[in-house]
Amino acid sequence: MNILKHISVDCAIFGFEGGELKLLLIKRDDEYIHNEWALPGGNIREDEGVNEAAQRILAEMSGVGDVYMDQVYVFGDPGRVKDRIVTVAFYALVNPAIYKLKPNIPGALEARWFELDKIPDVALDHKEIIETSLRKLKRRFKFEPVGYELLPEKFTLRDLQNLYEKIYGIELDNRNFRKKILGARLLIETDGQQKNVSHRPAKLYKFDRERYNAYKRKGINMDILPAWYNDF
Amino acid sequence: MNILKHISVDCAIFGFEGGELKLLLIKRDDEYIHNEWALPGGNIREDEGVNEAAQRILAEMSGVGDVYMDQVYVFGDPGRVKDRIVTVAFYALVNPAIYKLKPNIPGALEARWFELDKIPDVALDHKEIIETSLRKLKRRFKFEPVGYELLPEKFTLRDLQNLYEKIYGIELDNRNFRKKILGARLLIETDGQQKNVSHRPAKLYKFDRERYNAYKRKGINMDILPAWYNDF
DNA sequence: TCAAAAGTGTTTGCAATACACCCATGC
DNA sequence: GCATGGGTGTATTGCAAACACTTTTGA
Repeated sequence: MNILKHISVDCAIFGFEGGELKLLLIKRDDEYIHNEWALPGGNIREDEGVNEAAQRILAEMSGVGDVYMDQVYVFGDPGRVKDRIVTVAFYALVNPAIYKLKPNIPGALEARWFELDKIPDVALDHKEIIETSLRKLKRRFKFEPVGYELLPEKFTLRDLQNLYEKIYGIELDNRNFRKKILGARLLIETDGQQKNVSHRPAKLYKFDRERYNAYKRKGINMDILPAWYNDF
Repeated sequence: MNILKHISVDCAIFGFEGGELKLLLIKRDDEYIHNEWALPGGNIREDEGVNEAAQRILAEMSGVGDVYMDQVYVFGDPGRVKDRIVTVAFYALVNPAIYKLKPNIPGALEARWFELDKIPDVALDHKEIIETSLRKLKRRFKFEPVGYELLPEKFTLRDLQNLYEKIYGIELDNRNFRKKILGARLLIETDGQQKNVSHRPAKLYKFDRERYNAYKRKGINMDILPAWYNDF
């Protein structure tokens, strides 16, 4: 199957593991990138959509599909790559515990999760793509509760709070945080508990996807519009 | 100069005129569209960036460049057009009074501003592109004061309120609206007044672009994050 | 019994909302 | 003088923010 010349997709894949927000990078060695860390990416086939191409590429590396992905931006200046290539950037949210890296990815020497403040130099304009993706991720989290994409099925409120704190690099008041999260009624209390912790074990929660879907379009209170206006 | 095969740009151009929010459509007759209303669009040249291509195409129709434009989304499913073409959609905000339509645009039989609730059937998947663009426009206005792109240099507070009301299709309380707008200190009172109105003439204001640029990254109050967090 | 994190309520202040009347002008 | 939209102020209320102690468990 032919590919579309002059277009590619690149994916900023975020994961949350060990209390840290991480980004997946690949050490690539191909026509454009020589033994450098870079975002996973690739070409679009003639018979697949742009979004599907991104899903496929992610699946080829992690072995799993149906992942939360979102378009970030199109980078298309001439000169961004040796040949003239316009790339559509995506970001994806995955739980690294589930989405294990595949070994022996063709064209990739190595794959690794990097903590956000330890990202090495990357190829081409991928630094800019990463920064733009992170900005978009922050915005997303500001306006929509997507945290569960990054967490295991069951998690504690502290896990969720840590996630927010890592994404924004700030500390949150845990009373207010719990009030808001529980007040949104997006979590379902399970009968599980933390195990093997040397302190009071936390309750485990899971996301209420149904209620989440209802919330999806809610939007947030703004200066100009009345808060009840949610038609987005 | 060669063009990039398999990629195009399409522009949803919004204007505000006569108290109505309008969209510019072109009656196109070319390889893909036969005598149908459609968004202005075209190919990307090898030596120009994607964003520049969008600016150029807009300039070719209106004769004016340096317009507020923003990427909306990439539409790239196979089958959206006869051949395999991925299109990058943009929206632009222009003041129709300034950006006059050019006659005799190559490949375009006619160009016209349509009120949003009177948009005719459009070619290909342009209906979807228009809807997505409008959604993005609404979001933009919710979080950033870009109204002045659509208004003349000097305007009344009522003009601005009308603009918001048209975009969202709701009515706003004028006392609260004025309080917020003036409170944001984004407007500079000029010494001009409305003329020839058979009622108390309104003061004319202009935007304070400098202060606006400072506000640009402010972001809005959110549920999870403290309101003072603005690092976007 | 100590360490460590989980869990919990109240007060305060600000900002969004709702609401109604006088003002300036043209005709 | 009247019709028309411009322009203004206040009271209420709900929510975000700040804040500290008790509870539960493992070691």
